[in-house]
Amino acid sequence: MSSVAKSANSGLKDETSAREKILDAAEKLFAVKGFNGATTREIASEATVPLGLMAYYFKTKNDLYSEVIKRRSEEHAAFILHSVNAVVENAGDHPVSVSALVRAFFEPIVVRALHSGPGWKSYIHLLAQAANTRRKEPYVSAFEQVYSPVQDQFIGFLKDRFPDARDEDIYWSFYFLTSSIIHILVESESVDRFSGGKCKSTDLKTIMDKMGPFFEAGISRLAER
Amino acid sequence: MSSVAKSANSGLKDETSAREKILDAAEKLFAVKGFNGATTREIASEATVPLGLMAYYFKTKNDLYSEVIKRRSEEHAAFILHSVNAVVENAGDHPVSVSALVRAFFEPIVVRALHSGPGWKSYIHLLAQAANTRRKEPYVSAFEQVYSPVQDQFIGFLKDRFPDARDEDIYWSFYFLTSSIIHILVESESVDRFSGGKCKSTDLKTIMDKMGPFFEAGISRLAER
DNA sequence: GTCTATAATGAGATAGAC
DNA sequence: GTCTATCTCATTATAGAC
Repeated sequence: MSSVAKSANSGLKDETSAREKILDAAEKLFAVKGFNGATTREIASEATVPLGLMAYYFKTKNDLYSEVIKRRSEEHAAFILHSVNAVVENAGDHPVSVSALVRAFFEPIVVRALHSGPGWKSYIHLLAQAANTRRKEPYVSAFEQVYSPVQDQFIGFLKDRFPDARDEDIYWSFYFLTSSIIHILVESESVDRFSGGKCKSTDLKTIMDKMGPFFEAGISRLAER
Repeated sequence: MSSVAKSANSGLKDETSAREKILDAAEKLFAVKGFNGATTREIASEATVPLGLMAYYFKTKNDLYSEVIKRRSEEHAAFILHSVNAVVENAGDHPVSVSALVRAFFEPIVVRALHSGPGWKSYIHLLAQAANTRRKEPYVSAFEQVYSPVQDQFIGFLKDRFPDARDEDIYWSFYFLTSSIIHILVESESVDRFSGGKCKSTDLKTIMDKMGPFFEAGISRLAER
């Protein structure tokens, strides 16, 4: 046994700490029902911990929400930065592929959604919820802080790629890209309906493949006029 | 006094009927706070009617929500159909402009948001909320019924325009377009931030101008390979 | 650290006078 | 049709035993 164990419990097989269980349950229920729709009782029940523990670990519901966000957002933002930077570095002196850039921006969260358990899927929903909330709810600003540098860097690369484009056209293009991504991440199933089942909103791998060329074309159109 | 008055009150200057006042207030508060976040008490207060009237006109909160949706969705859907059809008819034998088609799809609600009072702005938010809700909440299906024919017709025109494209590529393209529109309509202010104020999420007129060419290019790229 | 019991509040919905 | 008063229940948060 490790001599640096943080608590008597650490490292045990199935015994996730109560705190983590609450975070997992909250993540899931906030994602499905929204901040107001999910109740602390439900969360405690889903986590199979007594209600009283909620206040012990997280003073209020708002605090709990913030902790849920923090758990994922830093990792996600860092990976986008890494992924996008890799594309630019690989390009060397050649013009960077916009399609690859778009993909690098989208891929980190897709990979997690597909391969890292259900938690990341839930987090994606929280991200989309916050993005579609105009009013400053308690939580929205928590996201902004983390993702702003990522957005700014991506925009910088677009400007480098299209040095003759007007800044505004770069901004609008990026706006169209991110707004599309946001909605796609919630897997609203609209595409399942109007495609008669031929396209599935859960098929993020295909979406990634189509998205690169699609938005490359759009950005190029606005930037190269 | 008119002999065909429906009630003693009808036609008076400032006296909007209590029912309408409730609908207006509900539309506004549901938009800002979501279905769960807005309370019937707040709504009654905003409408300056006593709480008891809520149940008199709308049995339950769910019913109230449905009525709020119905009030706008039919008009909106009908106008999109009309607008898109006009583009196709004007094209005659020439290939229809995809840019114009995209614009015709987006324009009806933008026009209303800009020129028809705050109610339509609120409705837009409800639309976006529902679009970003995966779980079948009480209300989501109310939208689907109304907008499905509109989507199907638009997709039909895209297929006519790109007869050699694979159906899937048309569906993905339309998915990218609608997902972007949805998020843009909520005016999340993200673009205001990352553009340093040069682009405004409320500038729907410019967005419309940029969106046509942008998505025309994207759709063409996927459809013409 | 964990859990039970409960306080304090706010919610949707209703009853019934006017 | 309009309004007041209230029922009933679910909610967040807390107090305090173990």
